[in-house]
Amino acid sequence: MTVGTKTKREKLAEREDAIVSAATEAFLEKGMSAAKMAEIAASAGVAEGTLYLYFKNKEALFAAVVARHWESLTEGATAAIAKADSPDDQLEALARYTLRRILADWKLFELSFVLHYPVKEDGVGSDRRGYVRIFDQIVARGIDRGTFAPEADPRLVRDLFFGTIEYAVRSILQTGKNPKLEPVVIMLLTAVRAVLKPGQGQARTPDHAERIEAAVTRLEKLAER
Amino acid sequence: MTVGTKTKREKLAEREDAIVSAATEAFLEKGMSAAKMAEIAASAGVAEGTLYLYFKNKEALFAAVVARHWESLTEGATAAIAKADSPDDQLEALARYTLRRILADWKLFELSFVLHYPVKEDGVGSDRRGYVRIFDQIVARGIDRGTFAPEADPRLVRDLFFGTIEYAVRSILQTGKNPKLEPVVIMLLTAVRAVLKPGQGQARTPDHAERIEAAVTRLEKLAER
DNA sequence: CGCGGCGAATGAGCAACCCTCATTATGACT
DNA sequence: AGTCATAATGAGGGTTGCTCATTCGCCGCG
Repeated sequence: MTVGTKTKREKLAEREDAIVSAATEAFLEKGMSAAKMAEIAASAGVAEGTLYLYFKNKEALFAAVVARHWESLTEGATAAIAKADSPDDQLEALARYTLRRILADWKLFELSFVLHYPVKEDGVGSDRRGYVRIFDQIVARGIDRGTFAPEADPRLVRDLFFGTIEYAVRSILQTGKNPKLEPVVIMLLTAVRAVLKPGQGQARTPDHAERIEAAVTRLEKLAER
Repeated sequence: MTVGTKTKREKLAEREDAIVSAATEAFLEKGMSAAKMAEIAASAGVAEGTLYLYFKNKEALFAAVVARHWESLTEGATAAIAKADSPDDQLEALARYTLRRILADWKLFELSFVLHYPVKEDGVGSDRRGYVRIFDQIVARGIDRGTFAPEADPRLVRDLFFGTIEYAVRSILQTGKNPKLEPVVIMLLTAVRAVLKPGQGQARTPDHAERIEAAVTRLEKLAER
């Protein structure tokens, strides 16, 4: 095999890539159910049956499209936070990047929920794994450094972080206005810091009312049984 | 028309209800694409063609299922916050209710995103409208009363609120553990308050009396039963 | 009581589409 | 050139959403 010639492996990979690309386009334009396998095949320059050599069925092809998107997202985010140094700055960079990126590729992002059927560990949702890990690492580092409170549960804060971003993007797209990301970033960071740094800045001296309420809540639970 | 006899209108409404109920069951069990119109028809006790007299197509039927779910959610939330008095407590009640309810009906909730295709004002997403309005009203009242800072943008905080809840539920379901809602509520309220009461530190003193009174009132109500 | 009229309901049939599989093409290695 | 394993093909099968000509059920009127 000479240089310039494609090996068998490369050819197969190339083909798979062409299929996924064609599928991405089709799914973006028409959505999961309206996109036709015949069209995708034609657009990728292969026969319909060939699709099924690379992907078990339409759903698997769809999953591949979504997976590729998440990989790209994870890659970009890793690069985006590399410039920042402190966990605080990294969090901000991640917020900004995620917001911008999800806004840009919203349709693709939304598609990734269509599959979402079985809430399984290794299901489609596992595509996010890599992305979410970035956040977890930042928080872990912050706790190590003493920037964040060690009693903070990273998984909870993670939900705050990504949930807010997704919903904010949805809102932005619905109002249709020119997107204003900065207010979202500011609010998000305010919220995240309030949770990650309790007792700081907000100087939360033990709050009498909170403690009494908590006591009452305990009583209420007791009474319910 | 006598009592006990069904009028024509009532019969039609009843039939529509039966169809939607059958459809809900089918969609829950099998998902949007795997659920078959023939099954739904049989389960509802009508012919297949009849479905199309009530709903234009499968998607419209699906949308009706989702809409009904959101109506029920909105109803329940309205009742849940009615007991609370201060905006702070209402927010807490809404958080707790939403969390519990979405957790309970997660499949149905998730289904409501399958449709989500066109990000339109009047699309399927408009089902949430009523629900979201509840939140907005609470915040508006809080701003009126001076409990919340007037410069807060309710729409942003809304995304924080519901986004966090949805993602938290997703996490809870993925870990599969016994659901611990309380930590989520606490974090959520911490975050929301940090945003709604900027720079307020612990100067929440004026609130203490009110909150203690409310807590005691709850106990009193409890004791009455 | 019979009858005509009208909206509601039916279900066989059509068209669309995913997927299979028997057949053919490809190209690496003797 | 011949052989063989692997990749690719696309016509056909089976399923399913949806339509439409037909039938049903109810009501008022003569």
